[in-house]
Amino acid sequence: MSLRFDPIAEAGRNWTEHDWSQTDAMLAATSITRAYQIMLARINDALAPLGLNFSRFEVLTLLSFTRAGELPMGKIGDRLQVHATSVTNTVDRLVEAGLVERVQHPTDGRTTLARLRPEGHSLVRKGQAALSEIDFGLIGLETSAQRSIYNTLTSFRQANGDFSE
Amino acid sequence: MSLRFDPIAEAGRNWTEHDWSQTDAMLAATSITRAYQIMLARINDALAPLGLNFSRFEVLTLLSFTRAGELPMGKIGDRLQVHATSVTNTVDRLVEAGLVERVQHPTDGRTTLARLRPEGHSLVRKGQAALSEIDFGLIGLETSAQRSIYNTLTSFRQANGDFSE
DNA sequence: GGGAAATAGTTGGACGTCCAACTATTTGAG
DNA sequence: CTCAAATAGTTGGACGTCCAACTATTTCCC
Repeated sequence: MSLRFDPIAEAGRNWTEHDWSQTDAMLAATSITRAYQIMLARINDALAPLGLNFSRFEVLTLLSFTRAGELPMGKIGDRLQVHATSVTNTVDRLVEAGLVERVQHPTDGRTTLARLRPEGHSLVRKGQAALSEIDFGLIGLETSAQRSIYNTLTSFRQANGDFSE
Repeated sequence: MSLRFDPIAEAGRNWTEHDWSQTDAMLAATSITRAYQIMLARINDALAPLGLNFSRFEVLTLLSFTRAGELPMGKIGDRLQVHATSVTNTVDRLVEAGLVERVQHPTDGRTTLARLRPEGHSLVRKGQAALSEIDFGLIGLETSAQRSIYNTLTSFRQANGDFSE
């Protein structure tokens, strides 16, 4: 299944050979893409026995960190930085699974709250344990490397307007 | 649109506060996810005027690096590390766009070759130029940081069996 | 206080990726 | 030589994400 050589390194050699520029950026972009795929697959494999995937786990976690265990749909999207439609979809699944319920906002008729149900609260702990066990899909990365990646990518995100501080 | 604080850093604070483990891995995983989304969106924006996206560009590039400008479908999947069905889908689009053609393998009746047409050959250069101009979506990352990420993620990929060398 | 503009959320459609199942061809063990 | 197993590719279905368009509600400004 896996190649006996690194196809990304091979692409780098071809890139250089053809005098194409920005080889470093190409290699970084390709590595990030592939590492992301590997990491996400491992995370989803670990969550699958719980009936969760990474998106659903993130929503549950976010809700579990709030005082009342509830948040407007829009705020969920802001925090997780995904589109409103993705939140709608994810919350649909969580509602189907009985982990979350939709509640009308007490004062603003436009707003819908997603509220954690007790089932969701207990499942989020299991998910957290499952992901800790596999190091969030990052087994093979030293803690120092994890920190280094976090720091580097945080400045990248900030430079790209992901947040202002 | 963008928050005035970093939601990932905020998640890290919550994580620590609740005594959940593997905070470093969580932060790295979340950063990789978000950085990947930003990078991919920039890449696809740059390629959209050419009628391409990153997957299609990768296939064209790979073909352009071969002697005959052709490769079996399966080899494309191996090199780009995507499933056979994704290759079928991507090549379908490239054929529709007149950039690639499907050809029977001369000796093995099972195999289909994707062959670059002249239109594809000229477009791949434009795509390469477009992506170089935006640093493969990685503007905001120094070259040294790009190299560091590449090196770190390459060892991660190897540790996860992405290739053996 | 009335109506345009902004905000919140959902729906439907497109796309890309994955999986399972399928067809067709080739390989290889006996 | 033959037939089961392996290989190559496609199809159909599920899922997640995105966008454009839409409904409903609230805000704001004159």
